[in-house]
Amino acid sequence: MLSRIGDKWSVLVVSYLGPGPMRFNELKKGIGGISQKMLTATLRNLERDGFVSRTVIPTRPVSVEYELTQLGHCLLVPVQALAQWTIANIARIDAARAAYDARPPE
Amino acid sequence: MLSRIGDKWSVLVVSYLGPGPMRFNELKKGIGGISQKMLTATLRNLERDGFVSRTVIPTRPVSVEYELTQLGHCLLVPVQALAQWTIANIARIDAARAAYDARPPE
DNA sequence: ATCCTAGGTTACCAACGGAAACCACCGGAA
DNA sequence: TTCCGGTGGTTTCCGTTGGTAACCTAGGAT
Repeated sequence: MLSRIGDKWSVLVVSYLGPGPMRFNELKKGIGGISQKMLTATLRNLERDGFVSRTVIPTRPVSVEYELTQLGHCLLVPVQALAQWTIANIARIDAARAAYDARPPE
Repeated sequence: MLSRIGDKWSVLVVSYLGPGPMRFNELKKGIGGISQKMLTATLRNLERDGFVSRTVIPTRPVSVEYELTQLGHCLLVPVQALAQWTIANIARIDAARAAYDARPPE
């Protein structure tokens, strides 16, 4: 169960959808490191678990909008806490990592 | 960067180490679904990133104790928030999943 | 007719993770 | 002595996952 929530792409997608609905290619461009395949798979799973809703909009080239559901917004709270913690502590992690890598290889 | 924190085993290990130090096999038994290989790898990475400390205790069969560092305890806060959210909302996720799976295959 | 864009799906392949075997150390039992 | 058990790992093999890139569908513009 934690495996779905602990999935790195899911966390990122939920974070990106926090401010408001986004289209498929917006997400893809915004997240940056994700492959199209994984983005579709991640969105399918998030939809299945009730975190996001998928809406097909009949524009000229059909566009698809993804949006957090109520449950998704609710999940966003702890997820953003984690994301903000990470941002606030990257420097400390990098420092620890550098110290670890630089220590004598016993 | 989120990839290390978003890793499901890391989240679990940090949660288990929350209350206090644990030995290798205690962790393995407690977590339950983890392979020995992944537990060692996860602990190495957590140690490298400064979240846990590794202490070899010279008992009769040498035992190894893992403990959260100050940074690890700090990370524990948002991680536990996420874990508790999950526990509190498993039912809703399961319901959404059942509804998704049961819906007409269009 | 052909191309382009949006959103996917598929084929192929490299890398990751799990299971289980093996290893090193040490003390005690046979 | 030799064997066994219990620590904390490492290695080998193999199945699954994820990335890359090509292809697909449908509508509009050129």
